[in-house]
Amino acid sequence: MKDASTETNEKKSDFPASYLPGTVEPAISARWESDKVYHYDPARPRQETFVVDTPPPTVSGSLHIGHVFSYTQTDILVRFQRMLGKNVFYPMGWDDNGLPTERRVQNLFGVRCEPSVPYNPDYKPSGPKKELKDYEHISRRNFLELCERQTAEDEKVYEALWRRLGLSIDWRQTYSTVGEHCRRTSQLSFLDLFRKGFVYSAETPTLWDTTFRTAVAQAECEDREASGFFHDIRFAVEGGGDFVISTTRPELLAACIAVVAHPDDARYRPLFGRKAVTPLFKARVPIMPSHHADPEKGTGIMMICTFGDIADVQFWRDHKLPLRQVIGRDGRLIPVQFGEGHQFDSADPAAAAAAYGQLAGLYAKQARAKTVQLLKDSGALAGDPKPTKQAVKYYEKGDQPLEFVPTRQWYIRILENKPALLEQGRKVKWHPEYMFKRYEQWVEGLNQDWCISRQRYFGVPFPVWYPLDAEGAPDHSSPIVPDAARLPVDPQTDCPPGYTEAQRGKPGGFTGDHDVMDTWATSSLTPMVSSGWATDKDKHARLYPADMRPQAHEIIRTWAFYTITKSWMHENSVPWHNAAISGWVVSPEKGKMSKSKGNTITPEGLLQTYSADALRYWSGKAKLGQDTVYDESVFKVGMRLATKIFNASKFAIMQSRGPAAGGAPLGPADITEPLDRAWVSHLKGIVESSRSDFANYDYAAVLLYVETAFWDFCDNYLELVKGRAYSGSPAQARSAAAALEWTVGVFLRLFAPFLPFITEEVWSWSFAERTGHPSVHKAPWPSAAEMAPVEGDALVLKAARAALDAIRTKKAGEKRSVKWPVARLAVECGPKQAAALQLALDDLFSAGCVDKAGFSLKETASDEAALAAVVELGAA
RNA sequence: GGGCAGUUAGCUCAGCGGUAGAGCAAUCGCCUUACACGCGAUGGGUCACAGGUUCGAAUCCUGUACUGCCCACCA
Repeated sequence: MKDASTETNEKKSDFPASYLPGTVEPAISARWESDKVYHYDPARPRQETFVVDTPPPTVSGSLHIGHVFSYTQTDILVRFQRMLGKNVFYPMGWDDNGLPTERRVQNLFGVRCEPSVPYNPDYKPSGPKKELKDYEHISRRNFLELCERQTAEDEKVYEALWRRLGLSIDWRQTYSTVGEHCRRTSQLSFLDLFRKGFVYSAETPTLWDTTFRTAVAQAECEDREASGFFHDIRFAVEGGGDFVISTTRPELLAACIAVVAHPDDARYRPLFGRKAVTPLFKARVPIMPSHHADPEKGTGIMMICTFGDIADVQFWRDHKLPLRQVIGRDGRLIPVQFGEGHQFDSADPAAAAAAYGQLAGLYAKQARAKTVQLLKDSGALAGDPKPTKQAVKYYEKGDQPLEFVPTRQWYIRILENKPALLEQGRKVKWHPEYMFKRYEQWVEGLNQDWCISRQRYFGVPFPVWYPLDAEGAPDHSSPIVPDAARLPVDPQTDCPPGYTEAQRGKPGGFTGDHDVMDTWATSSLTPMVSSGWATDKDKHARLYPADMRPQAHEIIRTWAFYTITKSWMHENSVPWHNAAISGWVVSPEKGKMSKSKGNTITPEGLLQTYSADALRYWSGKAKLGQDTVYDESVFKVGMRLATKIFNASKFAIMQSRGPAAGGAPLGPADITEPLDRAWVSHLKGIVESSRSDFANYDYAAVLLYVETAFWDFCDNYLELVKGRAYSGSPAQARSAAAALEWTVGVFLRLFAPFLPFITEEVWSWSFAERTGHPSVHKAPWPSAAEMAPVEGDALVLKAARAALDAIRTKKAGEKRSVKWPVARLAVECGPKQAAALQLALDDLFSAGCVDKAGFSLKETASDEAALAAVVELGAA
């Protein structure tokens, strides 16, 4: 390595002698901040603006490598837009709403929220607990305070990481999904939908998580494979006869309201219209035809219960059958009464009550075993249980199966608006295009309206109160809503219009809605949150709809869909024009990396080891939508690229300042040598395609060929002209120096979106002053027009390279150094190639250490054949 | 069961109608006045399989098999 003192003796040597990843970043970050490089300028018009609807990451722990991956891809696209001259609006939100935060706070501080506990202003959490029974029960307000405190802490850590990664966010534009602004926006959204009739409340069976004791939406469910048993149960037929039903959920026997078989099923057709009698409970239930009964499954006849699945709900609703709910909100069987005057019919109420008495209070799973036992004892079990695999619905964050429990919830009308929502989705440009299919299929498959209420605490409350009647019962049919001007409100502490606080909970008074909104009810408003829809009409007009929504594909059904829904309902508009869907990071074993699998990687250490640019390089190599294998060897390649940019740029800039330049600034007019012109015109082609590919969101293609071109530049063109730059004639040296300088200026800009740190560092050595653009990130994207006057013949470069390759191959074969002299070089090629080669001979001789006297050139008749060369090495 | 992607060198991927490509890894060399955190060279593939269209297919069409993901009212 070169002695550092040599460097310091160089005139104007204001750049470091060597590149150490990680050393330049802090200073560059600080400069970006102080120079306001990423600030949005509200004074500029909408058409010059590029608005990003950034995904607010869930603040519940730590960011992982998947976040780095997808947020970097967004940043790459954003940086390109900024260099096109766009006024970029790139905010950051924090999703600190909802269950993940609640769970984190519960575990971290060993607390549970208990709304009946009074507020303690001096409360100090005592820390995590081992046993569930040791958890402290604290008031709602204390709990919310802990949530806020914790999320504020986490947000600081997240921001620091984003800055370190070099995300070009305008840090003045941040929001938190439980902050006042989001609460106001969410509540205003609710009021608007309420007024337009898009939202309604209903007491109806809804997907219910018995652990969290809250309603959940269809989008938050997932199927999990579970093993269960088919139990064959004998039902009697009223007036004689019997049949056997196969069920996996015998504990719902008491909830049976009908049995159904396929209308064409000859076995059961004679029974339609008659009544079956359930074992144990002796309920008389209708035997009905239904197309959804599959003659091939089980015995071909099945129970309809309230409620085993969504089909039961449908059937119950369509046929207006009685409600026999047995599963309670906590997942246990609730007490019920049988016989005359009750929903639970029975031919023998005393026996039914005796049987059910052994089940009430048990959890569904326990009740299942007990029911089977009772059936066995009573002789109604026909044969042994048969094992089976089944798909069971779970809340994605839960660990108990979901049940359908009738409760009062708020819903948004999705089902009747499917056609409009599909149409809205079509108006968005999806990247990659096939991701629209996901959206389309999800919308088409929806079978429930969107349930937006949750029986939780840390979330946005519904701005709703209900009048209480003379008995103190709430009148849900006449909800009271506040003026928009009053928002945000908390119906637990604020008073509805026309009432006084003294009337809270009193007959003839009022009560506040206890529920909070689903996280997605707020998240679906992100483009409106950051545009100021609820607070600033002018700003909203300038920032809405957004230009780009970056997100992952698994939340197309939630975040993308809900956002499109709300934008349509509120503004009759799409929320954004482009959806950029990033892929996942998968482990080398091809599994998804996730916390639950314990194979997540935290980015801090990687940033330390490889540098931000290296991680960004890896992210930029992957196309949108494409899952990517976690592979540290790619980080190393990225790091090498950054180092190479440093070194090659150093060389080029030294030439542009050295004797070759002759002390005057270099420009296109100085590029006179045919080889230099050939290189410049080659690079112009790359510059042109980069613009269109990037505009098409295909940044990965750009990185691929820019990187290839750059290594080609270093290894071939630069090697060819190096000698001339050092010791050519003044005009020839000047031509090389001008081409080198321009090339580096172009590469720095082409790489800037991917490797913002190293490019900014190198830019600052010379180009910042030369171009009048202090930051490379606000310099204009390179254009062919910059170099319009420079035209060249690509064949010059190609011929010189071919000859040089032959020399290199020869030397490597002879195990000689690159500097080994070539005594004889006999080239044979067509006339055009020969003419081209003639124009770069001096460069070739210099780079290959060829003895001029030993060179011969023989022209063949046609240019079809490739250039051939015979090389003979000299003596040392 | 429906849908969407994918299957190209040991690994990660590009190419998407005209003679099989890159990086990494492997092997052999080279201290060369930007860089040894470097440079040069070499080996390595019936482009999953089967049909079809075409003068010509990794590339287009049809089917099959795997892989991954998304979805689904399997009682």
